[in-house]
Amino acid sequence: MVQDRVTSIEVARRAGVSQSAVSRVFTPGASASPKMAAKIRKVADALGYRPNVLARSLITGKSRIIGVVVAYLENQFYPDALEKLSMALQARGYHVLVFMAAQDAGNIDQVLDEIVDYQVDALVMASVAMSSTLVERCDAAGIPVLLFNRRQDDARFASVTSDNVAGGRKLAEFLIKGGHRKIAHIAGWEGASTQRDREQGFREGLAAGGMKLFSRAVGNFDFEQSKDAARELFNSFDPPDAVFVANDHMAFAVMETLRSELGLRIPQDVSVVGYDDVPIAAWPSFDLTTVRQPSDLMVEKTVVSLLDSIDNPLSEPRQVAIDGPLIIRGSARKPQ
Amino acid sequence: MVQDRVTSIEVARRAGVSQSAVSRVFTPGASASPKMAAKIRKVADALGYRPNVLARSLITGKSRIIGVVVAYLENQFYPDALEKLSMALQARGYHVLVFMAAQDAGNIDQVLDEIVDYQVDALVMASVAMSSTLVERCDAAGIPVLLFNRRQDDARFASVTSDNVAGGRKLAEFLIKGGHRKIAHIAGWEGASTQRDREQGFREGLAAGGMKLFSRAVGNFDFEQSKDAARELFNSFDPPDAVFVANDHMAFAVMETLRSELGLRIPQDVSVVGYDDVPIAAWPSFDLTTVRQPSDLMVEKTVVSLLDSIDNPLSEPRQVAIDGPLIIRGSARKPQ
DNA sequence: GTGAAAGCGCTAACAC
DNA sequence: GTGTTAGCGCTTTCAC
Repeated sequence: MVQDRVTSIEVARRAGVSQSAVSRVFTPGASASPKMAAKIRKVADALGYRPNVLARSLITGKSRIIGVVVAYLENQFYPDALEKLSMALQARGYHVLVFMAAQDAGNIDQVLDEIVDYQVDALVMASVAMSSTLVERCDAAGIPVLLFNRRQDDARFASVTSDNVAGGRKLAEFLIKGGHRKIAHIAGWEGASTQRDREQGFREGLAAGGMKLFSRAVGNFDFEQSKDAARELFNSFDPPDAVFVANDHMAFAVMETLRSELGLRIPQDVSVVGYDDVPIAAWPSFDLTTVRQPSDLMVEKTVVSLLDSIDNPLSEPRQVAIDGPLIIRGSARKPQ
Repeated sequence: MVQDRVTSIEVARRAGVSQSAVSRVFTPGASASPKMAAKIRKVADALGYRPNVLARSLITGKSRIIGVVVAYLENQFYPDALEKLSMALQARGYHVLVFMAAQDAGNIDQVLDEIVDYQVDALVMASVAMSSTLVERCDAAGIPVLLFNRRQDDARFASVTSDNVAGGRKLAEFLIKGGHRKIAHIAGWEGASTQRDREQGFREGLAAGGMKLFSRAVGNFDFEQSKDAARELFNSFDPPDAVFVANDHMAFAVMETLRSELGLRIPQDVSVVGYDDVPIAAWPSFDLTTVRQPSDLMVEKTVVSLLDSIDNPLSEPRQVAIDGPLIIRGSARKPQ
């Protein structure tokens, strides 16, 4: 049966009190006497009354909705982060409105329109880069923006990432100590700060050990393209003896291709390392040496930063980079 | 800089027209003269005006928000479905508000409160069972509910699933034809219709071939528990020669355990089949024979059913079950 | 086709 | 502490 939602006026009428009394009972921080509260709650429960968040938002100017723009849900890192973020916000009375951005990001402007329409209190951009147009618009609309797993040089943006430069360096050091001489890299999408930082750190690490990149291909964070990249690099008279793949998701594609198509053994013939430490990396079939992105911590920092920028609109955006440990497993030859 | 959002009143003032004129220009289906529309649009764009969806919702009673309750994001089937559902709804002017249900489902009642608060136009329950209390409450609140990948005997619920009974039967027939004599099952959570239907179909298929289940354990749709289930079943003097695992996600856990812990070869020593056909099932390391849940079709049916129940509140809820094909790969011995 | 006015359900001053 | 009142920004009659 379809029936109109019960309003505070109806509750007030039945309880013999004013409408504002009802409002106060359901407004956190407002005060009503215990007996008044009890009486109203009783009637409200009987009627199944719940305050209309939308009407409340109209007045307070706060929707308690956080917009989250995501794209690469295929990469397990993101659903995992989304789940954690959603639960953490839920615990604080916020909810997540999902905006899927097509991977090509062509529709991002339209998506932003929709976001503004919904009066979200803040915006999390996960796996998406920000154009300067978007900057202006969010700024103009007064919506705090936080980049998750991406970073922008523009100081107007808060961001939470792992320390990708340090992570890249750790991987290079580890591969060098493992005695590798021909170290390659399969890159993600080069427009992403995540990619640039990891590669920069990796190259720095190689340089510190007196080495440089042996070869390089691009996989664009995409599974199929990463397979192609693997073919390109390893169908060669002089293939690499180690490869750093820009994230675990791509690394799985590379490992599958190396083993099943090219007949290479990991790590006997070639070492593979990734980045993220998604759950699959620990599966025995992959046993992937990688750098962990501490998603629990990243989400926690995200939530704190988000709520701070909502409560305190003048606070400075902070760029947080969290150190992630090297997780040594069996996919890369270890130092003796 | 933080500034107030531009309102229709401000646009009207600057354009020298009434506020209702502005409203009409931005309300789909309302009529305004082309020149009036042009003038207003120009001013609105210059000011960055966008109508406030929340205020609109207050009047129309429609929020254009669909609540989605989801739990097992670890199983790739769900993020994939969520992505598709979100995109399909976005294309129709709706958006997804995510409610994470803790896996134990103890907090589902509180979650429902929050859902009602947000005046969602409809509710999709993915991977979550409905108690009869919840039934009443959604019904009373006039919120259409659709179960995704779950089914309830209660006719008040629309649902979209694959034909799990037929799928289970196909797997049984395939294993029998493959010459297996000792066929086991590792079950998911037994409270789920998905589990019950798959197992029922599977048992029917066995019976039709004159066989019955050789052994059985429970993995509750959980990765770790599924490993335990595999150990339980295969650490035996007389282990099964084939096992149907209730979904792909669990099947990967089982395959990993069988190969790396118990030293069994797949399919030479034991055949493994799953259910869902998530992308990982096609990876060479698993090459899993499974039944495909056609998520594109399931999402499409979901969207159609959802929008129908919103536009037409008196329409009868429908229970849709979509046939899914058997995807034959290499993880199970094939018929000669 | 356009403007004036009412009101969606609620919160937040403001008096008492 | 409680009731009264004035809006939040918008859509939708209703006259013209």
